[in-house]
Amino acid sequence: MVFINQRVERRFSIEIMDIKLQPRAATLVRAPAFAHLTAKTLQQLAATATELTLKPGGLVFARGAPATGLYVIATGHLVLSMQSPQGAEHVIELMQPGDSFGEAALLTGHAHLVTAAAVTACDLLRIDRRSLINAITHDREFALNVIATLSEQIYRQTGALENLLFLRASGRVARFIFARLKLDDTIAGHRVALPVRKGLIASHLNMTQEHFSRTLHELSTAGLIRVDGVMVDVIDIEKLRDAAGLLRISENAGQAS
Amino acid sequence: MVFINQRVERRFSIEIMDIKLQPRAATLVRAPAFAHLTAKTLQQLAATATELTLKPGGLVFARGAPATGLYVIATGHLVLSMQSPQGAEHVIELMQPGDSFGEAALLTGHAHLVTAAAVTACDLLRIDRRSLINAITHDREFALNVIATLSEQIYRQTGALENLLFLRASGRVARFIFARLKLDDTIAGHRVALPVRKGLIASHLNMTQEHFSRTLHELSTAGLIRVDGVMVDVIDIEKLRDAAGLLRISENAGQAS
DNA sequence: GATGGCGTTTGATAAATATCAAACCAACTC
DNA sequence: GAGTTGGTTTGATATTTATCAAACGCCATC
Repeated sequence: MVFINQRVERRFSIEIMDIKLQPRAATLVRAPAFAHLTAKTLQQLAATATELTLKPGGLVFARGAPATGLYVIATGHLVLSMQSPQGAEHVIELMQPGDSFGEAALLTGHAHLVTAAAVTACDLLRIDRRSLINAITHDREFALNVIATLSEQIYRQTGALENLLFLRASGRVARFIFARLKLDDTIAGHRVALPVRKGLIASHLNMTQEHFSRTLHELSTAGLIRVDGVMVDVIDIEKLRDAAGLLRISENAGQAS
Repeated sequence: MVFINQRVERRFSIEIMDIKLQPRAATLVRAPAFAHLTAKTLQQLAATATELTLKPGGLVFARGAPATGLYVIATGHLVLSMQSPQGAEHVIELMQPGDSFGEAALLTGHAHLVTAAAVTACDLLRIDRRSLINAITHDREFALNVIATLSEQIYRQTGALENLLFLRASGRVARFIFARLKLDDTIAGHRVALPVRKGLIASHLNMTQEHFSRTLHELSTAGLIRVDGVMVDVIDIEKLRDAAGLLRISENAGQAS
């Protein structure tokens, strides 16, 4: 946890300069949907945006709630999750600063399918429907931008499906670590910090917390990684890539217990 | 198979009148993305569209191919699928007349993630990138329309995730049948025709053909449905809804074998 | 009417994953 | 420092699903 906070702190401070200039706009440009906007559109959107601060566990919206806005994360971690009637909770997405969410429900006018909740303390920006539609209809470039972002989201979502469909637990875990590797190059070497508590990650990877724990252990004894609390060191990146690719690590490595 | 063909035939003949007037435009309006367009935009798009005829098994595009167009199905069934390096094939989506596909890759400029192949003989309409972008930039209404359609797709895709995450095999099968029920009300009562061969459906529901077969049998002996070849009669729609909801039918019904 | 191919079903078995229960551990509180 | 709490690990076991192999059935073709 200590490490995570350090990392967030550092990132944040880097951008302090921008934030000083135009705090909200600076948050917006970090989101792909708003990345390449003209200064004018950006300022307009930033002006109509409202700020939102959440405590850990705080709710942005719950499943079934009518969609009223689009959210961009300034700081903190959130999860989008669904829960079954039995109460089982599944994390659909882990979200970081710069990520945006709520677009799909907002633009279709449907109720939210997922629940958005803060894991850590969060600062969000909220853009309401009218401002968004207004920007879309008045800025041709922005419209294309939104279309690109939505398409990108579909594309990524389809890619994510691949994980669930083709990979078994060890592969999903390997791929998760691998994906983090690229993001986390701020930390020297091949060291990755798990962004939230393991139970949530397990849920995101569609397995139980126990199974996640065992799989992590399995990857350790196979020599691919070393785990120490929330820190994961990648020992053999090639093997990890293979495992993430599609190789069954059980074929060439000792099993747990 | 006989029944499916009859059904397609019938649908088709109903629309013969429109098709006589503006064959391509008539195909387009059946796709949600183009549903509420002005006649002008519609005609322009239809004019630039090219027609495509496929034999069963024919390929529209393969995974990895650069995206060059958006496709709308006039007649026939297609599947979007992915295959793992091991050769295992997973059906991502079963597609019918009126469905469109290829948007996401086209609009992001990425290579296709999925392979699109005809299951039956198919007629498609293809709209190239330039025409599409052109229509988007020149018709504000159309841009909003595309945004809505993409959002809708994200929304549906998220909903589909729910199936994979929360439901076990019997639930997924039940839900599949249930979903078909609404579409197939052309056939009297609660009778549903499986749209393609069972192996493909099994793959779409992320299970083996064998398991699908057993699950169908299980639902039969539990009195929820009756299966006869490609026809499925829903006997107890309430129980089916429960099973599709989240109930484990193994709790209150005899097991197979 | 036999032959062959494809899709489907059935059976036996193995593998992957979940569940339940308990121990563990580190951080925090009193 | 003892106790508590929430998250994690470990172990034993059950359930779900896949795999492999064979039989089956339906059509189409010869």
